[in-house]
Amino acid sequence: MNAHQLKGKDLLKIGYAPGKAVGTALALMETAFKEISKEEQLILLSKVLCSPSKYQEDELWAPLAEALLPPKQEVVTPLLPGAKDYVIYGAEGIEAGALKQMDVAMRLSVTVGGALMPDAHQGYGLPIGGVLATQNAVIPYAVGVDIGCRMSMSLYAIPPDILTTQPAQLKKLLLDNTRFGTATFKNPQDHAIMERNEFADIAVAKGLKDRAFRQLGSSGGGNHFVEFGTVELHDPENEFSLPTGNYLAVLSHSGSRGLGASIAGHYTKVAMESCRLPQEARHLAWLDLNTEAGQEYWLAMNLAGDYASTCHHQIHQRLAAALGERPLAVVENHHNFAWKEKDAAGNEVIVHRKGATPAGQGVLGIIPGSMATPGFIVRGKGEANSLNSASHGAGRVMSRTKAKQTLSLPQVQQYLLDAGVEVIGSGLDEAPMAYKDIRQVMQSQQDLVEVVGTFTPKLVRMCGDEKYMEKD
DNA sequence: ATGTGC
Repeated sequence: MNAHQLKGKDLLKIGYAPGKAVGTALALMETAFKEISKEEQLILLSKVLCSPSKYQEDELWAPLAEALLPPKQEVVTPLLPGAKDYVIYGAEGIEAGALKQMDVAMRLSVTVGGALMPDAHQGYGLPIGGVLATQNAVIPYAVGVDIGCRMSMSLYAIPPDILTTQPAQLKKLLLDNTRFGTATFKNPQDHAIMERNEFADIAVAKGLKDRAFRQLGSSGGGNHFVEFGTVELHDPENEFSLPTGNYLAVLSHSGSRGLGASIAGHYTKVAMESCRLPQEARHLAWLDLNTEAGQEYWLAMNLAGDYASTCHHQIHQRLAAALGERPLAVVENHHNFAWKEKDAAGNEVIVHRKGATPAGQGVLGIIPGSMATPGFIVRGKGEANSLNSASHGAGRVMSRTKAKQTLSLPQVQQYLLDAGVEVIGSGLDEAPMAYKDIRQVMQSQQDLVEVVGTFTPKLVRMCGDEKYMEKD
């Protein structure tokens, strides 16, 4: 327009390289800095040229900064042409989508082994019920969104007929001492977990600490539950040194609440930015354990796991106090986690279990059925083909959506009545009919675990609509 | 799974 108009040539003089940045800079000056002098414009532009990374987050300057910075590495790490071998337990009951996802996971360059449990179904990245061993890499989505999600069971010396003689009292205990959905305890019980260094040392965890404290001891939603039932101990050689017979039991299933979910979300994003994979594998992006991000995730994952465990301990402590008893025995296990373990050759591998129960030789775990079917205290057999794992439940036979569409409330209520189970909260999507037959699932994993005791649920609490419940 | 949403 006039002699004072900034030209591309002026930019080349101050060191701009011919290319996209020049055009971006000129357009920016034209739209946002029209009124200042050419000299002033050049001063601004040379500042951005000197340190573009400083302007990456700036709303106005970001496009220019991006154009000046070296192009992001978009190198895609290819998948192996064929999937490594893995054993599928209960293959006849596993949906195609889960198998397909497992096949993709078995083609990652970092994968050294895997197995699919009989309750497997499609998830994000690795299927639920998938076990994956990698070399020096951790995959946030192979751990799962609910990091450290776990089972915990307490056995009591109380005669289990209390379930039929005092159902109202037990129901009150559950309502008073557990919190579901968005409800939390008005005065959360403080715990040493909140003093962990990770909350101070890891930037992401720091921002999650306050909410984590508010949610301490709560159960969340989805398939999480706290329930009373009966355990029949079958094995006279049980690890609890208890006589065989029937015991009152409390069983809880929940995870790391918003803490783990946010950690999972954050590090998955970090992984997907640094580890580009073909479209069908993108959610399996990993973090190298030798990198800062990898080590940070490992620490954050362990924090979330310990937090999940603390929540269970508080749930069980509250109920124990309300019952006025101390438990005779406690069994507990994570099923969404990654561990450093040794493979058959003695090499250290990272074993991801996403909805799979650790089942090393002699390791105790809990595999529940559904709200109205039996669950099992199991002892691992240490089967190498399953990577020392077993299922974490019965697995769905119906998606949540399908369950809500096809099941009716009276139908589910009748089923529960017949089973002698009372349920507080929950929705049709958690109905027993939405789950596989747990007996069949247990049959498929006879090589993986042996049954120590059988749990029969009686009074179940799950997430309903208890936003109104805030009392302590 | 999730302050159930960029």
